[in-house]
Amino acid sequence: MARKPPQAASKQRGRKIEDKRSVILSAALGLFSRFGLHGTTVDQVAARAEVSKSNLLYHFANKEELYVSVLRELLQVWLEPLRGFAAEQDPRTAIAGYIRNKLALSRDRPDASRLFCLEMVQGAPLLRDALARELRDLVERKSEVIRAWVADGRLAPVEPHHLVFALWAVTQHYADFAVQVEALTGRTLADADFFEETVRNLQAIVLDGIARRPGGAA
Amino acid sequence: MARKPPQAASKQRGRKIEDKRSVILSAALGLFSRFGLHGTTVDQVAARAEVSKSNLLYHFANKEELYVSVLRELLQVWLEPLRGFAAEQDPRTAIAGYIRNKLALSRDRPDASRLFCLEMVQGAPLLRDALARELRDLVERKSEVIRAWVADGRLAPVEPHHLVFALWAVTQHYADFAVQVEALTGRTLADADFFEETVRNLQAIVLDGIARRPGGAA
DNA sequence: GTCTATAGGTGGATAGAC
DNA sequence: GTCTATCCACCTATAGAC
Repeated sequence: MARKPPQAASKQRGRKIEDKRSVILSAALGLFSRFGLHGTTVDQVAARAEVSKSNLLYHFANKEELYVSVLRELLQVWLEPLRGFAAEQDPRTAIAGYIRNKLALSRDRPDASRLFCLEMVQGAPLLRDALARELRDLVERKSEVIRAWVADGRLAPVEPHHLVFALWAVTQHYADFAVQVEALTGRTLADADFFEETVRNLQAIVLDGIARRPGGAA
Repeated sequence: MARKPPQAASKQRGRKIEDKRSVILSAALGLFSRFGLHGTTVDQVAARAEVSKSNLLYHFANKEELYVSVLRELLQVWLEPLRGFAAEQDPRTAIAGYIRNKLALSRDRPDASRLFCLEMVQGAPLLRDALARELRDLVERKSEVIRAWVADGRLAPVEPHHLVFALWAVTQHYADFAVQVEALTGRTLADADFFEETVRNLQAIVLDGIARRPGGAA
């Protein structure tokens, strides 16, 4: 699996091949994220990457290997923002920053978010192993950080997993359900005002909650 | 479009046909939600519904009509819980109840949530119109309710759209990303303890927020 | 209304020249 | 490494008997 074409002798040649592979990968991401694995044809990917179908199949043994290659890159992008959490930080700052970073990702790489979502909804047959290992380890380490914050009384008593899920869910929503967001608000994250409004609202909801007593602290 | 097979004269016969249609629809929902429109074959749906392929194609003119029929039913299920919101209610109770209802739906009808998600992620080519009409109207009406709560000082100043998105996102996450939730927690909403834990945590996060000052009110 | 058989089209993958 | 031509499996949809 994941066979690479035989490496050429010179570095320049290897470079060119990597360039072509990455052009194909990014064309594939765009299409897979919109139409899914089965809704996309190798022909379409080749056309978008401006290579012939048989040339594409020279660089990637078959369609599924191409798909898995795209997913592999994705997982890294996906995990990145969470790595930031550290117990020394002020939790309020850390979480506010996380929401902003993740929303920026939803704005700048919606394709990545959508493909990840598609794969997950369909049971992640090709990501199960990665989930069980890398993701699980990372989330466990960050859960410890959250538990420490709670123990210090700097955070309300919350199960770390549910907080992580909530943070993921509310931020990805703007990428994965962008069509719905736009249908209902008429705006997208590309609109700088809307982006800031979204950041503020999500930070306020998660950090301070929405319930108020009439006559209480506004 | 949406041609129904010629209605038979007797009521009993019409009843039988509706039964068969609904068996096919529910088989289709299960498969479409897992493998998508293009990842599912008519043969598979027919096998699961225990009818022959050509018989299925007697009741539904073609694969896409079947798919759209499934989606149409879905949208109603989807919209239901939101209808509950009314300005007379106590917002805290209304929102806590909404979270519980929506999570129960994620537990009991994960297929519906997943197919809706799949369709949305892929740009909802077949739901765009419905979104622009029904959903938009409903959300606008409920946004007014939320604005009234804010004006009364019973809710923190929040943009209604973002609150609605956040409520949707955090609750559906447990259906759409169930694989991930299970990989990370080892549990599912079918586990009654986990269900209650999830309800409590999400209600606490959204209603009261998670930020605390050390030494402040726990 | 339900079946069997099959037409007709699509798309993944390979062969083999250059 | 890249191309053209082609094979072959799969799948939707229809034809036509019962």
